[in-house]
Amino acid sequence: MGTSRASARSVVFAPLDPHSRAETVVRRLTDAITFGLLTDAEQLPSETDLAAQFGVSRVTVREALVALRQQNLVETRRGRGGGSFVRAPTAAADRSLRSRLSELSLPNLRDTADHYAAVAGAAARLAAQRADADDILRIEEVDADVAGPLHRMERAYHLEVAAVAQSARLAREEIRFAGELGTLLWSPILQTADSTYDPHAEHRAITAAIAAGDGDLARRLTEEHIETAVERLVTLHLTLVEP
Amino acid sequence: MGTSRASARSVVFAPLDPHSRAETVVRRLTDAITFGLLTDAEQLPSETDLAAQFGVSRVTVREALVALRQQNLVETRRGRGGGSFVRAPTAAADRSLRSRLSELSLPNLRDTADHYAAVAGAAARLAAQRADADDILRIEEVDADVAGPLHRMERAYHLEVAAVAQSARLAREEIRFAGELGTLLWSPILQTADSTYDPHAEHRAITAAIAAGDGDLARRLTEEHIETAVERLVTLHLTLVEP
DNA sequence: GCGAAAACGTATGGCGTCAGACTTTAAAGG
DNA sequence: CCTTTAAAGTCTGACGCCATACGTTTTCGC
Repeated sequence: MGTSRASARSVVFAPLDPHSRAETVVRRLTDAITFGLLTDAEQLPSETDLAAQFGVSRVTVREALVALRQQNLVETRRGRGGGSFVRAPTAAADRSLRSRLSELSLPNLRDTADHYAAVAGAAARLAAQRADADDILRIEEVDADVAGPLHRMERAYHLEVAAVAQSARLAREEIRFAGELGTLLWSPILQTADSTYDPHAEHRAITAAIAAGDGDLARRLTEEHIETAVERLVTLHLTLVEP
Repeated sequence: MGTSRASARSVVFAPLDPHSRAETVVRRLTDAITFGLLTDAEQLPSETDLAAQFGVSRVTVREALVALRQQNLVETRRGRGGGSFVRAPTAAADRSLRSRLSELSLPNLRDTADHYAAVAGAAARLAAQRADADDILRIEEVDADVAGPLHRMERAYHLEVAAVAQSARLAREEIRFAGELGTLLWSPILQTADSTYDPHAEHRAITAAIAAGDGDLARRLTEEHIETAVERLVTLHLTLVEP
């Protein structure tokens, strides 16, 4: 029993998140830009709006924008009609993703992924129990969206499922994971590595299970879906750390 | 697609964690004490050690300890051999259980329970995949422990499973739930209502599934275990609100 | 043109958090 | 009994983050 007490203790006294709020905002925006969610030349919300949405002060938002300007990810113009505009050099984005990935420890990556799979799987299971016809249509619509890049659809799909599950807590968790890991997990730099990657087929299977009310199947498929994505990430991580 | 874009954006620009570092430390320690992980009269690490382990300054730890003293959760002595000692007010806590329960809304209770079942179930499944013989022995030991009150054993059992799953994040979630709901969920006031309540039998079944490496079964049993506990809570809630 | 409006830019005072040095208390050990 | 020692308690200067102003730049609408 001594060991279990020790490990339980190490959980209680584990270090707090060491990132400052400004750093977190930088990461969120960098994620959104490199993810392609904010596209080239697009205008960000005003500093005041960003501050309100992030729940931080304008000073902190400005500090984050300074960092983004230094990394050439945004350009800022003054005056009426001014603001910060995305300048997405895809090469730099790719570089930033790779550096973030190599900074993550492998155990940490797997732990986060386990947690993510637990939440996404539970959301899929609940969605199967609670979805009505309209919900199914909305989910299919998101998956069928071919307007944007593939990885954007990936994240939107999982968010939609979480919304259908009607669990405020699980939805909140999904949102947290999307910020923490989603950018890496569904990143385009992974998709070249494996030609068998077919998210639409996997999503259709999950959606079908949800529509059929088969919660256990929907969960299993979702977990496998995430697991294979994690394996791709781990492979890339290994090639980065030990080339 | 408008909807999916909107929800994706809301993820990027979602509010940051609003808690101060001191508040987070207070929550961690409160959870650990109400969980029973830090038992009555037990000594916490020194302020310096706590600061190092949490990765915060001593000032912040001290601020957290002030809050804990005000809530009568710890008592602090000065000088050599001094420090902060747990003061678990078990009697007072039990008296307030019913009022806490009737203040909880039913949807909120079910939502929290869904989340809890997702986490505990995932932990059981991972434990089945990762446990070795020693781990099984440790889990059995916890369940066999008849020294303390039943609800402490319950919480210790599920935490032990999470520890065996080797997931720091899931274990931390378990502790959070135990603080939030565990006191109610495994409370002795529920056990008189239903004579068929036999946690040891249910635990033995879960442990056997983990030992057999049957993750899906371990998860299903864990989910049912929690679900039945929740049903007892809901029943009691109804009798309290509409007697 | 020219004022109003909308954005970024700048400044101030206050609070939370930090590292570090120092003081006080009280037990342990010679 | 008295020194040592380990702990809580106190103080200081610096930095991050906050709200709230006020200033500056640019464009829009009249």
